[in-house]
Amino acid sequence: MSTEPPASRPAAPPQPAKAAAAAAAAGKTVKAPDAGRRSERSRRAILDAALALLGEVGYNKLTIEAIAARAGVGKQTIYRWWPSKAAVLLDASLALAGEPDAEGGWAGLPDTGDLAADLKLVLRATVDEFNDERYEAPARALTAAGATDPELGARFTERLLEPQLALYEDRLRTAREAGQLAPDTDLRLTVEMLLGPLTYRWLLRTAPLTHAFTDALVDGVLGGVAGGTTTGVGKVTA
Amino acid sequence: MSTEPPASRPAAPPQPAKAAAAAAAAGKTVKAPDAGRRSERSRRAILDAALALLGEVGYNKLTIEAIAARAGVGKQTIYRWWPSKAAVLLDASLALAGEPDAEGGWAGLPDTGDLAADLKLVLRATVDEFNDERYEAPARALTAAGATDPELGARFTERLLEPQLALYEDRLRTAREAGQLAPDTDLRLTVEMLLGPLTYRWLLRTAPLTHAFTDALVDGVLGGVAGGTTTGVGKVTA
DNA sequence: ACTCGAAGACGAGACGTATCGGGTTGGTAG
DNA sequence: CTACCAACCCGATACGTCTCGTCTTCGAGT
Repeated sequence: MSTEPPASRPAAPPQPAKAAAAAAAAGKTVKAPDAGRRSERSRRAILDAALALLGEVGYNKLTIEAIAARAGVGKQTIYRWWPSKAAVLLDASLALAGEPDAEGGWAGLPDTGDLAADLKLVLRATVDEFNDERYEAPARALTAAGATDPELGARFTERLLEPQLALYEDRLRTAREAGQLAPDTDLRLTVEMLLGPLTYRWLLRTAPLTHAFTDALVDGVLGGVAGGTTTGVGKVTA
Repeated sequence: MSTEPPASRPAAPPQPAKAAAAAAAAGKTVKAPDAGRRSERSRRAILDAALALLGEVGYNKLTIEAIAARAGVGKQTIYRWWPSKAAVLLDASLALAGEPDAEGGWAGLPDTGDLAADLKLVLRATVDEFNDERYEAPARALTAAGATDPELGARFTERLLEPQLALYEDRLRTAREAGQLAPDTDLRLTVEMLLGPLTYRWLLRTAPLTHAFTDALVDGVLGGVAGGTTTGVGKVTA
């Protein structure tokens, strides 16, 4: 992995991409590629090839060389712009999510005034997306990679996850202001109560993801599962 | 990362069920290692070395060769008994979880009669475990590997996860029978409502895992977040 | 004897880097 | 306006390294 620099350069030893931090620490400026000259065609070809190959061979067997070959680009063109296989997939997924795709470019969650119905609708759509082969492979790969690579995970969360969560929070805030949620409701917690179990079941495959599941989940989150003797918080619904 | 059996047919890899099936399909009889003669010392050494190295270099850079070297065994001794790096870690984690470890061998969740308090106690302990470096690396690695490799994920779920979930279900069943939960409560769903958000936040690092978080989570799950003008008992709206 | 274990040789394949020719761009001199 | 040139990205490929998973050899335990 760490190749020794041949030191053929008198004053400027070649810097590996990963050694950007080291080079910076050494006072050297890392030679950044000129994004203005970047080939959009190559970029798209790489992203498309990555997604296609991911679906064909799976994340583990996906190689940079295969992506380059499929995309008809040189390896260096990938290494120049992305630090890792996972980073390529992150951009590919961003392209997927960003594309206008039927139900794609969501500007916000539906708001009919009926919070439960709106949430069920959206979660049903999310389930369908999770069950869609087209999205499953990249989503699993990125989630798994992000779980073990904190830096990648941070970017994944920031660029893909948080925007989604924000939409939920917005809708929940509206509901809270309308008195449909307790005034002191923790919006972030509530969002995670909705998406957590969904993601849990999807990722760990403890049970199939169905609409019935998400419907029951919404009911459970909004209404709680406590029975007769309301234990602590007296927030019950009828 | 090697998750799929190499399609090379010459010398079939020994014992695992899938390899046996593949060999059977190819008309070959698999020479299964004699488990009776297996060296327990080597097995433990391999498991210990795997865990140690995982903590040192991380899952991605963990190699079979390094494990063998650290354990003082030959590579073949690993390949003979495990099909993949992840499988070794799964066994290592099972050894960890199975070991009597202070608070370890849980026979069941505490039952003081106060469901909320019991759950908070257990989830706090779970949070502490998630935040423990000793468990974090293997847990993340296995979860991530299981997410992309269905077969490994199935074994991971079956042997590590489900036993845990069963404990929660038992405790919730007791509560349901005591009338502390609605009679028609979906126990599995409830368990996932508790562990889903916890796992979600841990895996995706959307926010730090704290005791306050799990306390609020328990309250939210039991009481629900719906506010407003509701009367009557906590019953899920249909 | 028979098999497991330790050690390592081995070829395959992927990694990440370096470099070359080709093509495009942008600046400058005539 | 044209001609030239330097800089740069890009496709392609050679290169050395690393890890993989198998195979082979040799000893040791039963």
